Amino acid sequence: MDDVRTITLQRALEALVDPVRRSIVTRLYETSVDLRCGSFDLPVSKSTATHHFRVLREAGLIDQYYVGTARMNTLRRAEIDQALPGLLDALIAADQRATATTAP
Amino acid sequence: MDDVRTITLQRALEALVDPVRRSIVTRLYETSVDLRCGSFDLPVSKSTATHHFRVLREAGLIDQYYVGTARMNTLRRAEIDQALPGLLDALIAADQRATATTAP
DNA sequence: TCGAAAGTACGATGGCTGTCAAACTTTGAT
DNA sequence: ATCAAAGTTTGACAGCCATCGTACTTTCGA
Repeated sequence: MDDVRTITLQRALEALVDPVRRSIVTRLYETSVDLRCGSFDLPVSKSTATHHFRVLREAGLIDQYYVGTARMNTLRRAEIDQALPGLLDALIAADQRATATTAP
Repeated sequence: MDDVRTITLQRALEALVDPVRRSIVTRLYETSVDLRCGSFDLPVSKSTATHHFRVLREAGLIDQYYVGTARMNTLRRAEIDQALPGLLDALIAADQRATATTAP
């Protein structure tokens, strides 16, 4: 497991159905910059956060690499768009609107 | 619960992450015609099928109505497109390609 | 060198959900 | 009138998954 080459719809949806993971992807999408795991301010414990990042990585949606003790996260935007054209954009847009109305 | 008016991203994703339910939606999308529950040839029992149709209805993705003993299903395409622009099209396209390569 | 910071690993656990069988209802055809 | 067909309802169950705490590793700074 960890086959980052093949992004499948099923695994992408399983990853993106979770609100925490979706917030990670949305944030990466918005900033267009690699971000440390710790910079996400997630409403879960560190171990749970690690779990979420792993699921995203195994779904092929992000890449990860270390900088010191910090683990950086990259959204694999081009690969996602190639495997699932239009899906990420639509999903992010919907998520942004949902989040905007939920958390003022 | 059954609030078909409000289509939310979260509930839509929860509904569409299941392959059986996604196949239902894809079929409705392809045929552009209302279809009986029984016409879907799903790989699950009747009671499970009922469950899946209910989840789709409660997520606001389909409408249902009776014709005799047959229960007809309508894809709420316009409403979905309004609530989640572009999402359904991208998802269906990806699902069709995935299904095409999976089931020859 | 020592300690704090950043994550990871590992169980354990609770809740959700997809699944089924069986019994039931309703409708239409014979 | 009867019977089959189409779904629903209910209850039960198994598996998965998000979650946590704790212990651990590694790295950097003081």
